[in-house]
Amino acid sequence: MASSSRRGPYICGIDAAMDVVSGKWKSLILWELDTYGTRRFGELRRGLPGVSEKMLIQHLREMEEDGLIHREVHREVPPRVEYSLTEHGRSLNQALRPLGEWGTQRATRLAAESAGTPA
Amino acid sequence: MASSSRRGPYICGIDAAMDVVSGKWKSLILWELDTYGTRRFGELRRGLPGVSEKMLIQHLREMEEDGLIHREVHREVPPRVEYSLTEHGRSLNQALRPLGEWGTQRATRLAAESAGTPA
DNA sequence: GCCAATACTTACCAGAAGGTAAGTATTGAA
DNA sequence: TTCAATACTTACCTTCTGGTAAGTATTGGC
Repeated sequence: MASSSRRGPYICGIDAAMDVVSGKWKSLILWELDTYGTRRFGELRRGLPGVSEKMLIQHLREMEEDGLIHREVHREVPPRVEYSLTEHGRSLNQALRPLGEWGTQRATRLAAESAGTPA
Repeated sequence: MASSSRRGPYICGIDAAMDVVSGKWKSLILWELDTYGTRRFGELRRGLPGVSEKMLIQHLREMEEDGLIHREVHREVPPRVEYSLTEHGRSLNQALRPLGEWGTQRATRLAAESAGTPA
């Protein structure tokens, strides 16, 4: 999405926000960086069980291009690269909070329902 | 997604909310129904320029199954089917509002940037 | 008998998203 | 000389998402 079809003309604000946040791991990356402040590539990989290296950098690159995260390279051997949220990334996280709470309530409700109706 | 892989174990609230809202037209359907209260199938189709009939009912069915919308059939000829938001749908819309505002600001910023850097 | 209107339904297809696994580059330590 | 550690990079493949276009069902009007 990043360099290709994004930033297209948006129909509404949700549309514009989704363009930036859609991607299997992006909201989790946002959450990780918000929680830890700064994380190395390998730390993120270990923090997101199941993510492939390919998708992880692809998402990180897109989010950097979208101004959500900052990438800092320390020229050492072995290399060290640190990722952190920009101001835009932090504000996006704030904007996602109510949605996250809604989702948590939904998950709670689903759990209660499936507890009431066991398989 | 609806009857198949959804309602899976969620990693976080965002995850659970995204599961319900991801789909090319879902947030727009939410918006239409929130704006008009009640809409017929054909009205929704005309209100979402570019949507295919297949995706429209597919999304409507999934959202109904997820408890976001209510479907009411009037047994007439030609048939009349009316869709509206449930309480859950309305609360989801509320939860999406900050994200929509964030997206609107982002779109505004992008427009300003591209105006400052013309092709 | 045929067509119009409405709300779907189906089969088929293209493109996007994401996974797997192997390879690259650098340099200090063993 | 070979290996370890880190952060990617690449080729290839599978799965998912969404689009196109045609078909179905019902009944009143012409």
